[in-house]
Amino acid sequence: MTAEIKAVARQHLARNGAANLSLRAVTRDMGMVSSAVYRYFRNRDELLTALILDAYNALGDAVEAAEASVKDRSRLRARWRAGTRAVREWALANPAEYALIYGSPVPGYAAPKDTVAAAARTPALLAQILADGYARGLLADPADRAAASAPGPSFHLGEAVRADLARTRDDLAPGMPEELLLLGMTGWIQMFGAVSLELFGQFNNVIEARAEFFDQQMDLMADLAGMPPAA
Amino acid sequence: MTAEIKAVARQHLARNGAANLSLRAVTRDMGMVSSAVYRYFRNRDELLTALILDAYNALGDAVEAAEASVKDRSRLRARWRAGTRAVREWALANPAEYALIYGSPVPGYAAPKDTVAAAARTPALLAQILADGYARGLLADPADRAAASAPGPSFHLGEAVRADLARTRDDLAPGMPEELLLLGMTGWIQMFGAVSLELFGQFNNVIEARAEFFDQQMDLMADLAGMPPAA
DNA sequence: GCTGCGCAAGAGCAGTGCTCTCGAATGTGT
DNA sequence: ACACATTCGAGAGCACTGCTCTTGCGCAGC
Repeated sequence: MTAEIKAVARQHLARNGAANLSLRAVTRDMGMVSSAVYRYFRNRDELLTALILDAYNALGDAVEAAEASVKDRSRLRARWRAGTRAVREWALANPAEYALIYGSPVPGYAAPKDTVAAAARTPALLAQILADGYARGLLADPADRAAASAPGPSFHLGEAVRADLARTRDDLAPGMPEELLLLGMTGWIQMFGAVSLELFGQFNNVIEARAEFFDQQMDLMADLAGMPPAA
Repeated sequence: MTAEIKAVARQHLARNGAANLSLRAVTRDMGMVSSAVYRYFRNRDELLTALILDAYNALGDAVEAAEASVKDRSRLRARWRAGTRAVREWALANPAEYALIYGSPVPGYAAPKDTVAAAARTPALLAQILADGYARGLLADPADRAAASAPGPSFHLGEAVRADLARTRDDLAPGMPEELLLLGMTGWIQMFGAVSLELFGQFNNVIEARAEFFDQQMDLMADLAGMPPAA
């Protein structure tokens, strides 16, 4: 029952956006009366929270499946590209749900615990690619690269940021250098920035070759992390 | 009169968010009756559009002022940092207005012409910093850097993206190499990605030293564009 | 003094989230 | 088999929303 409500709500979401999601309209579509929905969801926010959780998990599923489809696990760049592309493609296919999770939150809304775990799936996977590459010896420690003045950025990390990175590293991918995790976060930010700006209309009249542009940006992030060129 | 309505609406916006902005509540605060507001705005969307336009211009003003405060125009990195910091600080000071312009748009809403011009102010300024640096001989053509295998990314630009970049370059900063503009856009995306993720709660429990982290990311973008280190 | 006009007030319509009560169905224990 | 409890949807109703339409007040120009 709750599943059917959510399914109809998702259709309305895609058509009218989160702001205009009406419980009455949803129940009307199901041949029910509006008050019946309160048996299953305490209020509208609770329905939205359920949809948010589902959206995070749908995105996580799509990204993990795409990344896992790269059989040769040593092809880091292919894994990176598959994962990041999957994010963009899922977002384009489900713009309302993407907006729900990465758009402006309602003020006063606090995400429940289980949503943060679901939300972490996508960035965790990206970090995992880099951590795995490092463990396999395919990626150098960026700090060493900088010391050898090889191509790459220099790092002036403050202590507070280094502590944040260390804590996240221990959660996500123990053993990974902090600087490498930082470059992963840079790629994560770039990816969501690019998808959000595209989806929210900021690329209009500027970038038209959007898929190509996105791939180029993600390649640049792979360069930055020191991934070897694609075979 | 329209100015007073917008001012009260901005307060409500900050308190309740765009989704819950109520014309009746605004007019009630002004001691008016709800129907009176329709003399000044055709409907709620038109009020929101006016607020959006104001927000873009307020952000543009803040960023331009901050960047212009760097007197020595040859200090590219200082200009870059001042401009990008101003974006983040304006966003933190005006989260609801930031969400209004860079958050999820209402489906079916098409931005009027004058808003796109206002929206372009901030990215145009960032591009201007790079274009000016190139004109002053402080920034190399990234394609030349790559050819000389100096630190920096490699470029595999497709024709369609190159055409987009060329068109934007001619609009914004004639004479600038396309690859340099591309790096500027990378920084632009990174900046709005970082601000949006922070403001929309995705950094919770991950990055706590947010100002420092943001500066570090923006420095990394400056490195990428080949800006000389700060004095 | 009369006439327009700008402006706000008020009533009213259709829609919303949400609460409460009531009645019908569906088990469950004896 | 009967009485009970629980579950669930229906319906009415409250306070709120955006928006329209009509009415009437007050101030300018002729």
